Amino acid sequence: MYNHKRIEQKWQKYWLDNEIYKADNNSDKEKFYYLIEFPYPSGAGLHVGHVRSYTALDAVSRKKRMMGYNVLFPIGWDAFGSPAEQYAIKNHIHPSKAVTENVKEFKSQIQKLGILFDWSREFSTADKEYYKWTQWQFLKFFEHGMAYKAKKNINWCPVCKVGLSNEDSSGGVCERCGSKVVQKEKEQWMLKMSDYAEQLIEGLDKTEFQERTKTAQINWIGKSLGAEILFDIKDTTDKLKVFTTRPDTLFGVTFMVIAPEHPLIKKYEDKISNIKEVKDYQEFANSKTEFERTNLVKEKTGVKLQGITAINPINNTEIPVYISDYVMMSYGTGAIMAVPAHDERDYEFAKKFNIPIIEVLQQDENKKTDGAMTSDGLHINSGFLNGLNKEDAIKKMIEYLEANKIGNSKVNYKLQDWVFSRQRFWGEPIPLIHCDKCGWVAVPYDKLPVELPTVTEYVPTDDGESPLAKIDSFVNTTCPKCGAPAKRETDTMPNWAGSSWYWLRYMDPHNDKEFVGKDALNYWGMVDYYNGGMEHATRHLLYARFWHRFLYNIGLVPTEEPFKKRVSHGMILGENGEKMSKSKGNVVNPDDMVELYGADALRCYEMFIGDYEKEASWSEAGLRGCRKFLDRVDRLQEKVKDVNNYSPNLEIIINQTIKKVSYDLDNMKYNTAVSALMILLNKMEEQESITKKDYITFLTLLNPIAPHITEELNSKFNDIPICKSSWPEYDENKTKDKTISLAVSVNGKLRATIKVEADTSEEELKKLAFANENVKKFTLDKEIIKVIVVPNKIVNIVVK
RNA sequence: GCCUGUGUGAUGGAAUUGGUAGACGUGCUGGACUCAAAAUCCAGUGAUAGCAAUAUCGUGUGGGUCCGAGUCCCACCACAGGCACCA
Repeated sequence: MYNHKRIEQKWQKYWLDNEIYKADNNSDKEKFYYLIEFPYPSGAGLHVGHVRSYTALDAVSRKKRMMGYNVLFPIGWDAFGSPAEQYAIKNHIHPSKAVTENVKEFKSQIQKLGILFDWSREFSTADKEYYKWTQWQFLKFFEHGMAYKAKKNINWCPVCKVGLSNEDSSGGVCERCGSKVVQKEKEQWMLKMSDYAEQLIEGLDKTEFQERTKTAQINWIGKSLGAEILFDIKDTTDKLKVFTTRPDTLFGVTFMVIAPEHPLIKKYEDKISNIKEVKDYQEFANSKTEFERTNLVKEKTGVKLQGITAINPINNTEIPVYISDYVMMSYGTGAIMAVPAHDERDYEFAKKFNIPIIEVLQQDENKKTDGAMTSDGLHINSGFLNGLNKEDAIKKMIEYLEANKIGNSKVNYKLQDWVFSRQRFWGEPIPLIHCDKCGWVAVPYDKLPVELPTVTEYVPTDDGESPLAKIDSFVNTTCPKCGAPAKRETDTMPNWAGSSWYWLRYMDPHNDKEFVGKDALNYWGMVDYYNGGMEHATRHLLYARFWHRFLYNIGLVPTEEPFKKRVSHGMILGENGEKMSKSKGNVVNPDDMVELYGADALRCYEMFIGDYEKEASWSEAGLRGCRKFLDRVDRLQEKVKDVNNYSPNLEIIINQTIKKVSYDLDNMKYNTAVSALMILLNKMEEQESITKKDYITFLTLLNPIAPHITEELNSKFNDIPICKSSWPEYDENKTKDKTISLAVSVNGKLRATIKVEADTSEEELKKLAFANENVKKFTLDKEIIKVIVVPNKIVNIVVK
């Protein structure tokens, strides 16, 4: 057993002293940019899940460096956020203090693992040198009309008197105090992300994300093709506009539904005879939280608008209008035409309110006895559409609508604008000032950053404003335009803001003139590999792509998309197969594992644990197995003879292993890379002796995964450390075995395996196959129909 | 409900993309070394039958294509993740 503590300390110091980790901004070499999602420095410290992804990218960046690339592999800290804020309120300290302590702990844990992040580029999103530029970029959005203020409902805990994120209010209950969350209307800053829906879909073509990531994003954006149709409102000059994906069913409309918040109600208050009932319903709908509205209540509710009647433009039929919360103001036009015969929701509503149902599509054979028929079918009761299928009927209807100016084709997206305000203090202040005369005015660029005050007492307000609103010295200022007294915006940016451009800052982290220098942007270009959790496949990744695309559109960055490849590591579960959590008592602390088995063994195990992209259960026995493997590598040094060639016995398998490990590391197949090295080790142990070159090559191949012990062993035979030498190359001609075990099957069933020389002719293989005793048993008195020969693989004899 | 994945020994997982299923690791069994244990080393380990050679079965289930299917096609079942009254 080697002493891992001594060896690991020694080499970690060597790498730091020699700045092996450093990326160079003025290099002639080809660049490669690896990125991990920067961690939130929580008090809980590093998780074995962090170790998995950090090791994976550390391994490939070590390999790429040996291959002569200028590798950028940076880290920073996503330091704003509510846990640090809670902690600060409770303990009356400034959150930056808690963050600093946690960062120190994280950093030391990471360094003990031998991960070579470029520490010269480290920063935190809460550094004012960084958030200055976050604010600067926000002002670019503001300047280009991409930021606006709007009333939005937020989740509100009436007991804690605080706005909650959807995550903190899941189940309709406040995560902290358990009381019922209600909706509260607040003015919020919004970014016009919905304008970018199409660009965010198209941009995916320029990336190499996995299919599952792409589809998650496409679903989230939710593009749908359809039409807008105008319905006259009887006895008025107004029209009611609806969006539908099935304009072909217009002849089947028997009622309409508008969202409870639809402006039409306010406008025709006087015409609506049951206005009291309507208003009660509006209030009822508004009191529901997002959770109740989407998850609990499936039974349709609603109220008919007495006195309001719409006219179907296709046949001038009078149509009743209802309000119901199954129609959302935020999607489409906030109004629908209901076709109960062919839409499940409309059907339920019609049943409940006894509304007639008109079928306009022929039923297929397997029609349901109860419910709407939503599949395709030939049109009936539909005038000029009769006999057409769905596709043709939609086309024809849209032509008709456009010709008669009662509608048009239309694309809609589910993607909404980004609510960019938080009523919190531990975030980037939004750099805007409100002046009674001039309205919202940007803080001048040369006055950035708008710094967070350094007080340590934060008093929550009663009305849901940010605690910053109580700090007069922060709030009161003068208007940059007219000089009159004015007030600062007290909302801060969401946690997603700082993480929406951090990969750009890594390219040029100390620039105090620009958010990133042009040369750095052009040199580093796109992130080549971006590793992160599947849980960020929609939100963070969409925000980041949106932000970057905006910067591109206004000419600040050279690429449309920020990330070329996205890879996601699977979660590491506890030994019992459940998610690690304190309450389940199955949390594994990486520090303990490093202490007991060493960083190399931990790294090696986490790479070997299974398919990198899939989740895997922790097994300490498996970790011990990897330590055993490294101990065997250590013991192998006793067999080394001072020879500078490969052993003849090992030459082929070494060439095969170089090829395999190179391919596997490039393709994130770490588990099979480790396995290939184990196979090679087994082979080497069988030998009487091995050569120096055999051993050094083996150590170099293992080095990206287990860097410390391999450097130590290498140093006994080689003056050049592995981190300064180059990645081994293989000779394709020497990767082919000389003898092959050939499978012989009869009617597809394996009957024998025979040893043959590589590239034996087909004729010869046939002969050898038929000569085998066991094969004879199955072929002798049978009729041979045909013989299939796949050279170097298999001979299959078909008999009758 | 829709979308995306995944189902392989006791167990984590391999399988060069249609060509010898179970590599490699863990666990287990037996043996060597030891007074004994640990560590280490050697052998075995999908199921059934057989002393054995070998045979039959076997990659969630049922069908299909093919000389040949874990891999391709159809139907279904289970689990995981994402979206969800989105018109």
